Amino acid sequence: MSRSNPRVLSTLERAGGFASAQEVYQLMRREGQSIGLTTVYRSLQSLVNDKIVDLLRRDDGEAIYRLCGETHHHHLVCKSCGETVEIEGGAIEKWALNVANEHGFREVGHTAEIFGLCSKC
Amino acid sequence: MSRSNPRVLSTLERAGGFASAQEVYQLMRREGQSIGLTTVYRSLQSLVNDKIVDLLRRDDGEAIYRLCGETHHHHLVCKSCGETVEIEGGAIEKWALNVANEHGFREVGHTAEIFGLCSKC
DNA sequence: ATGGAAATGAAAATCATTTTCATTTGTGAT
DNA sequence: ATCACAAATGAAAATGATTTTCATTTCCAT
Repeated sequence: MSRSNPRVLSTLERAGGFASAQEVYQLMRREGQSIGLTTVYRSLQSLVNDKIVDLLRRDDGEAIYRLCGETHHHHLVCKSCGETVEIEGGAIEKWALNVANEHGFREVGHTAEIFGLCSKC
Repeated sequence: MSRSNPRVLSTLERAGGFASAQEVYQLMRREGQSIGLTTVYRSLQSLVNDKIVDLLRRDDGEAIYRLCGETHHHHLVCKSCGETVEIEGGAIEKWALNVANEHGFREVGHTAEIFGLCSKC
């Protein structure tokens, strides 16, 4: 078993709390840090296991990792430049819970992301 | 541009309306049909473009294709057995559009899926 | 210092998906 | 039937994310 390398978490935070493994790796490399891609993957996996970060998927299936803070939120992402806005999802939480309850589902989670072109693109 | 090979759609239907590209290909091959993997992928893509099937993702990121009805909808998926319920998402559509507009985003799309344990699991 | 466990990372392996490209098939005009 | 050309096909190679392998290095506890 391997533990998470703390620099990986720190970099994910610095990246806005939202990035793919490849992006975290590139960022660390550009900053001159010495780290291997394997370690980045292992650290992110470990953070997911420890429920410190969430794992979700881009449209193309690539895994993206985001810090899960105290408040649950969603993202509005620009398809072109990648700009990301965090948004509150109170309405969605209720919707998800209601729908799940209606169908007898327990231990409910959900994903919801909005994509579009931002005003600059 | 290539059109969808009708045997691909027929196979997806026969598979319960829910399968990955690789699975559709394997199934056709086992049935003795002569078809290439490339054609399966192209056909499924084309069906997605034509909104005849939905594209969603397994936990591991693999694309799965699902026959869909006329109306835009979302899914409530059991984490354990994979049972899927189609749900209407009127509330979500409005939420996504509103949030996007507030931030000046155009050409808006969204994803929303609910996961949980169904009553049987 | 010493031995072993944990961490690391380069390189190879995996696997879904896409691209390339040469070939085949279908179709409409002559 | 024949010719010409567009669309469809699929084998093989390319791509790209992710995982595995494995030899090496780092850390501790003794």
